[in-house]
Amino acid sequence: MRIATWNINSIGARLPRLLDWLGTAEPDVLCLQEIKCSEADFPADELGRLGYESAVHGTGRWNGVAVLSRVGIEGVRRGLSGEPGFQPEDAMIEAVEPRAIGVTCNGVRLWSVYVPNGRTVEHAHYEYKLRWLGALRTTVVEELDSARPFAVLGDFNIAPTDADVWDISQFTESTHVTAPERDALAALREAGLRDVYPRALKYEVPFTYWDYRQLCFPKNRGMRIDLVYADAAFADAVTDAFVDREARKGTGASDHAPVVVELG
DNA sequence: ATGTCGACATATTGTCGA
Repeated sequence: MRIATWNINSIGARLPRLLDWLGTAEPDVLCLQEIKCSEADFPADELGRLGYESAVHGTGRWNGVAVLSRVGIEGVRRGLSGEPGFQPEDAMIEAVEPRAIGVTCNGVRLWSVYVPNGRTVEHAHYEYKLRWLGALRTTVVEELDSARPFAVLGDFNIAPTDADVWDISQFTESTHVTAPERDALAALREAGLRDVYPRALKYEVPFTYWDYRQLCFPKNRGMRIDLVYADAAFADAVTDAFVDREARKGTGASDHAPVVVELG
């Protein structure tokens, strides 16, 4: 069983490349993030013609997650237990955003997640990110069940170690590398999950994200922030894992590359 | 040069988010 995760940065803008990638990579399950569309606008029919069912949690302009599967989808859950919302400065109330969807595909329990970015360590979005990660841990603890393999896949917006960014000296005042963010990952590991570390295919570190700006991809100024956090049953079944950096090449690419995991 | 993208309202350019 082949399971992948990909921050697609708008499924509308990326649909031709997504259809092409599905045809060549042939994942059984694909977790998507930043679909940037509502469930009503999701291209379920075109994906269905390739044999994929869809489960979608999206509202429109920002965020949005989904799972595609050609091995069935059941037990769909939209949102985390106790999931916090975000309140922009000009808004009257905080709103819960579409950032997590849970599904069961062929007996494997999966969550596709898009962790809040955090923006800057001083920003309210950073506190939101940490609270959101707390709700993710709560949900993981609730759902962990030794009877079925389990994994959380997606854009965590956290580099687990200093080696997971292209130059740590460039991140002294930045989010994505702070101790509280990494503590949240450690809490997931303490709950029983492991970081499934992929092969890079090129260069040493398997970066998954390169900013569109400043020629970051050609210079390999990347970050490993798209992660597969799996329980023992899932992790022990992994026979291969890699970052498909080919999908980051050329015009019309997402700024993230897919992570592909093979289960034996 | 925050140098690239994507979505969308304020709409053929500006704004926000990443």
